[in-house]
Parts: sequence; structure tokens; C-alpha cells
Amino acid sequence: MAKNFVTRDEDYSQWYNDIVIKADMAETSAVRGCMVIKPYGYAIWEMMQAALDKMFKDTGHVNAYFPLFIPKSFFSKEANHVKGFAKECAVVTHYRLKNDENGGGIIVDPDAKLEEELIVRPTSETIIWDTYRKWVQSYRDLPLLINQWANVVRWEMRTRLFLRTAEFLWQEGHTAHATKIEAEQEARKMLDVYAEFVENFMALPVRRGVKSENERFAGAENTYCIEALMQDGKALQAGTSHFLGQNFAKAFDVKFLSKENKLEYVWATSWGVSTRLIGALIMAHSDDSGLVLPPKLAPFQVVIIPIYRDDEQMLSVVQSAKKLKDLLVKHGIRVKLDDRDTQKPGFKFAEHEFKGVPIRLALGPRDLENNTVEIARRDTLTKEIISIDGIENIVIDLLNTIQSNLFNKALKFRDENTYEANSWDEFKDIIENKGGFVSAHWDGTSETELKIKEETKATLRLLPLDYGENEEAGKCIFTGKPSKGRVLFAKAY
RNA sequence: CGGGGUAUAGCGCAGUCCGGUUAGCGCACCUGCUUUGGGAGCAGGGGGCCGUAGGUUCGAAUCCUACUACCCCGACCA
Repeated sequence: MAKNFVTRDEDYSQWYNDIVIKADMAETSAVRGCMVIKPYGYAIWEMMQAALDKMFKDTGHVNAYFPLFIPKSFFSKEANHVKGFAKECAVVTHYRLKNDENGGGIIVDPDAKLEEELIVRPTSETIIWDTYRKWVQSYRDLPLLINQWANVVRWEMRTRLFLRTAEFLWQEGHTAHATKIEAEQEARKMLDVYAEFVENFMALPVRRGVKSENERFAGAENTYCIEALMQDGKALQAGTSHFLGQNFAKAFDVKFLSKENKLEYVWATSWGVSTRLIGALIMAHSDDSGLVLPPKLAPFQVVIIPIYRDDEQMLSVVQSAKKLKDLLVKHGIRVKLDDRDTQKPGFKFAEHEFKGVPIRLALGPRDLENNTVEIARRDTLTKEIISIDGIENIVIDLLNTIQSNLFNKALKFRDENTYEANSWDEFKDIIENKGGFVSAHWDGTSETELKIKEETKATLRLLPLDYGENEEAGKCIFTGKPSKGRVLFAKAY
């Protein structure tokens, strides 16, 4: 176990904070509620961005950039949208500072008040749809398939690094379509893209579903989501994809002439994932020795640590280590050679272990003599000495093994912590004493959903995609009224 | 926004009740020697407007007042 590091059992939330800080991913900043993402944390984000961006491009999307500031009047055009975000908006009211004549330092110049206040975007639907109005005239202009990588601000009272901060980084896709069916398919398609990313790259299994009316995005007709289970038994929403209907098209008057020469409103979607995924990544796989990263997202997949006693040994060992690195890099592996002479090997072992590097190779004088290398895997914390011949294939295989091992472990955990509840007592017992996902019958009303939340703190995470279509009908565990099917509850982040 | 707490070196803390030498400890940092296959040892060294502003006093980290910031627990959220 790592030094000065709390275990998950002792204090899960302290454990999480310690990983973020001690693995050098992020820290709190001088600005309330905002974090500094440090190079190692940002490198993970860049890995995520690269993978997602490719998936977006492969599904026909292109990137663009829209303004950080949104005129207040735009914001109020879609009633539900304002209602959802009004409480957490940062507002720009002035555009100039000046020196205080009374010696009070720099003050806001009261003469520089903006005619119209600007909202710092909490999401960009409004500014984007105001722009799309100008871009769309004909069905020939559709579909518009655009994504933007950006920062957004939601003024949160209580924050946690990566999981909830006032400013965060994300991507938001905003698409416009000629038909309802096409927009609905787009929203579903992007949900699948997210699920595929989280499962394949983050090695984290997800449940796909639909949000209840209560949890739906402000301004959406329908919100699809993926939910993942963390090691403490709490669910985390890993991504959302919204079918926006014609709500924003109507609010911003975005119309097109159809093939039949009829003027129609366009159909919309939006979808996003954020740096919160880094929080999910940490909580899904890490252990009491620190961060554990899936090979596909690890900034370094392999770290090589040279071991030597004197300068002469250092020379030959480091030289061999460099050759080893070059060989692995040639095979497309991300490798760090930690040849710092200022730290001892033991220190480096501990450091890279804490930072979650999937594979460690240690190379010393004995290895040079015997043509061997010590190979250690982060996910199982096991190590062995192997022949260095064909090391590149062994590493490639092991990276794949680790990736699937992490997924399988997370899947097993998820399945073992998914329960069916058939009575209210059973439901309460599972939520209070076990945690995890609870599949239960529900009468379909917001009222019941809220009461369940009030009494147990569990929220309705999702309705399965085939909700209402399957044969199993039952009675709501809370009210006993008829249910169209089981839905998933959990305590959530 | 409610309830509770904290503020002293880069980080973590002691000292504060009961005012009195030059404000201390651990980690980290710097220098040297010995070390190096799982977080090295010894010796020496540097670093402080004790959160801010006022007050009481011969004298304040310590007592009083106000302010500010941060943390934890609740309601909201990706």
C-alpha cells in the first residue's frame, strides 16, 4: 500500500481526493470552485479527446467554435432551458476597470456597464441555434453535424475535483436535421458512441437508458444517458445525448424549405461528455496503491526504470534502456524512460505505481548479463523476470490483457452490485446497506420518483431503452400501482 | 443559502486556555559524503508580516472586535 494514503474502506472520498492530488492530476485553484488541471491530468484528457474526436469525425461530425459569452436575451428564449440553468449562471455586467480615485485600488468602472449583460455559457444551445438560423435555408443545408470542444461554467456551491467544478472542459455536439426520425437516430447513435468509448477505452461498463422527465435536460424532449457504477456503489452519469425536438428551432426561428417546398422547423440534438469522465476513470479502477489507468488512455503505457550502482553501470544500463524504449516506441507503445539520476529506483517504482502506469520494466546489470528484464503489471501488482527477446510482443499482449482485465473486473463488480427489488422494504434495505443499481418497478410518475428520492436519497438513474416494450409488468414498489417495467435506481454522484 | 470548523515555512501540524528570550516539529528543499533490484542514511544549511484591519497592554501568534478566505455536513447539479 502507498505511503500516507488512505484506503477506500477507511474513507472513500478522502481516497479519491488523495489520488487526484498525489497522482499529480489536478489541484484546487485560487479561484473558488475552479481547478487547475495539471499536466498529467490534462494528458489523460488529451487521450480521451483524441479518441472521442476520432469517433465524432468517423460519424460525420466536424468541429467549430462558438463564443464563451451569450447575450442574456438569447438565454431566455427557451423557457425550460432558462429555468434549468438560471440558478447557476455567471454574468458579465461591465467591460472596464479603473483606478479608484479614493485610493481603493482597482475597481469596476461604473460607467462601463454593458447595455445587455452577457452570460458565461453553461452550455451553448442558445448561441448555436441563434447562429444556425443563418446557416439553414433549405433541406440541402441539412443535416448540420457540429461539435465543439470548450469550457463551460456552472456556478456550483460545493465542488470536487473533476466530478463537479464551477468551470469544466467538455465537448458539446449540436446537430440539426430535416426530420424527427433522423434527429432521434442521431441522439441514439451518439449515445452508442459514448457507450463504446467508455467501455472500450475507459474499460468501464455502462447501462444505457433514458432519463425520466425529472432528470431530463432543460429544453430537451428526451435525454438518453449512460450510467456507470463506481466502487463505492454510487452511480455516475458518464454521458448524455438529447433529442431536442423542435424546441430550439422554434425558440430561435430556424426554418428550412423542404423538398416539398414547405417551410418547416428543423429537428435538433445535443450531446456531451466532460472532464468528469476523469473522475469516473479514477473511481472505477484505482486501488489502495493509487491510480490505475487502462492502457488505452494512459499517457505512458510503459515506464522503464534503469537500475545501477555506479556511473559505469549507469552508462551501460541507460544505453540499453534507451534501446528498449526505441524498440517499444517503434511498435506504437507510449513509453517513458525514467532516467532521472536524482531519484532512487524504489522511489520511482512507488511514484509510477501511484500514477497508474500499466506496465513497469526494470532493467539492471543482472538483466544485461542474463538478457532479461523485470516486468510488473499495475492492475494485479504482480511482477516477473522474463527474457528480453520478443519483449515488444509480450508488452503489446500484456497491454491488451490489462485493458480487458480492468473491464472484466469492473463488469463483475457492476453485475454483483446490481439487484432486483420487489418490495419497498427490500428496496430500502439494498439502497441503505448495499448500494449499487437497484432494478425495480415504478408507476411512471414524477411524484413517486421524488418521494423515493426523498426517503432513500436514491434517484431514478434511467429507464431501460426498451422500457414499456417488454412483457414483464408489475406493481410499483412504492405505491403498488401498475408498472410498465423495471427501471434503475441508485444513489448517484 | 443553513449548521459546524480552521487560518502559524511549499505541505501537514504543535504552541493560543494561563500574553514575556531569537516561534518550534515532521515531510519537502539546498550542500557534502556514503548509498542505489520497492519510497536511503548521516552531517550541515536555507526558508515565517503567525489570514487581514483595528483595539487592549510596558510587551500580542496568544486577549477583544470586525472582516476575509478555505474545509466539512445538508438543499442543487454533468
